[in-house]
Amino acid sequence: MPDEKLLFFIAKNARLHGTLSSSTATVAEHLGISQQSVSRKLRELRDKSFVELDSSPKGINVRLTQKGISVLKGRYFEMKNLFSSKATESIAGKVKTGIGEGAYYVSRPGYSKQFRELLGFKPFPGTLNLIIDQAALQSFLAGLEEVKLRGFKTKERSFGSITAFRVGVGKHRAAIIFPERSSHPKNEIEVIARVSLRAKMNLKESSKVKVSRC
Amino acid sequence: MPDEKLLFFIAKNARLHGTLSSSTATVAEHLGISQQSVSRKLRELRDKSFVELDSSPKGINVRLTQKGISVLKGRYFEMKNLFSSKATESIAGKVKTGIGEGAYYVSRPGYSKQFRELLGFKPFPGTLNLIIDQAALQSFLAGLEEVKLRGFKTKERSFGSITAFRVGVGKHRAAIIFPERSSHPKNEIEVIARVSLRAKMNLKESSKVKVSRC
DNA sequence: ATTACTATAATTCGAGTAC
DNA sequence: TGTACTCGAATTATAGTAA
Repeated sequence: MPDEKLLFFIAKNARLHGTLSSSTATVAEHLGISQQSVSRKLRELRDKSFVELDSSPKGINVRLTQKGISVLKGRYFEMKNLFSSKATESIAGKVKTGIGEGAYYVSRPGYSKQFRELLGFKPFPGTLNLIIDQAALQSFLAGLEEVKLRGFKTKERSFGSITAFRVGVGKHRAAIIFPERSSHPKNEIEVIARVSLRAKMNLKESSKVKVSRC
Repeated sequence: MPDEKLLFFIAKNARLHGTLSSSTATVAEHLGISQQSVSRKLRELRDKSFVELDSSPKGINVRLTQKGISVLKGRYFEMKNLFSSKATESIAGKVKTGIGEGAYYVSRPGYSKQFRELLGFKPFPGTLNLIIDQAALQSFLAGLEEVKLRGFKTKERSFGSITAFRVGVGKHRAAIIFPERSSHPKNEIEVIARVSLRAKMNLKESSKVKVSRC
């Protein structure tokens, strides 16, 4: 089986039905292998009818064949089956009034820019803490994309990376966040949103909250 | 980067959060590589924290770590982006009354068992032919799983393989079929269902039909 | 600029086998 | 039975270049 990394690279850059016009050296740079290897691997893909390839001293033009698309699609649906087949659509949690250490954390400038870019909102400086059944949480998160926020350092201290998952709470777009070094027990999650969910949804200790895919 | 094929095999067989109890020889057989290679690759995955591995003279127990799940998820969402982000939800076609060569084809026993198993219905012995815009069809099909029906031989002749896509037409489950050697022009598709769509939906030459994801 | 050939280097694989 | 080590074989990558 020819190189699937390269096949996938072509798919991403030629947009499935288009043509990738480039050079073997450029592709090589992106993949972190040599120009010669790209040249050879492309010819292998061509020989096995996964791509159509025009190469000349001016560069290369590559497009996926139906067979090439088919191979990638097969992989995609295998993975889809793994990640989203039995993923739950929503989970229920119970509000836990915490000391709100998240407030300070979440409003650090090093994070807030990333929140805006990656989640699409500037979070309200405070977190909603929920108690959630562990197993349910696991199968809920299984179907959600991981969003990684990089850690950073200030003069005073360093902040670890954060893993986030886009969700919906009521009508609000929100995110579950897992700071790299969280002090929370495993059945407790932190939720952030553009507004104070606690205030907007009139939540109190032990209120039930539904968290859904987004 | 350690072997992703093996990582994916573990994910499929350990079900993302479970444990795969097996032997290196068994896994090797499934992947078509040697026992020694599986042993080595597993230790590589363990060394890079993609899996937890217990091995003993009794066999192996492997489970994905969070990092391992994360890697696969990353791949999945990259592919999802490729295949389903801009895939269209439905397309419109115009009925073309054909000679109905599909009727005979579709009702051959060699296919009909496969239709039942893979599509979930025994097709009505006739096809609905639609004229469809080529580009729209392409982006519609991009998001749909390919279902492959094997070809077969009878004493008289041989029948080629068929590629099918599960769709919905009106309230009916249906499928677009592409026989391996189709005589149709590229902008014409054949649709099958459990019933006669033409009769049930009262379709005539040039009637408009909406075909949607299913 | 390019692609891609040739020859060598680096890596990966697996047969034999110890435990 | 197992896993996993050693080491030669097979494969894969790339530096140097021709075209």
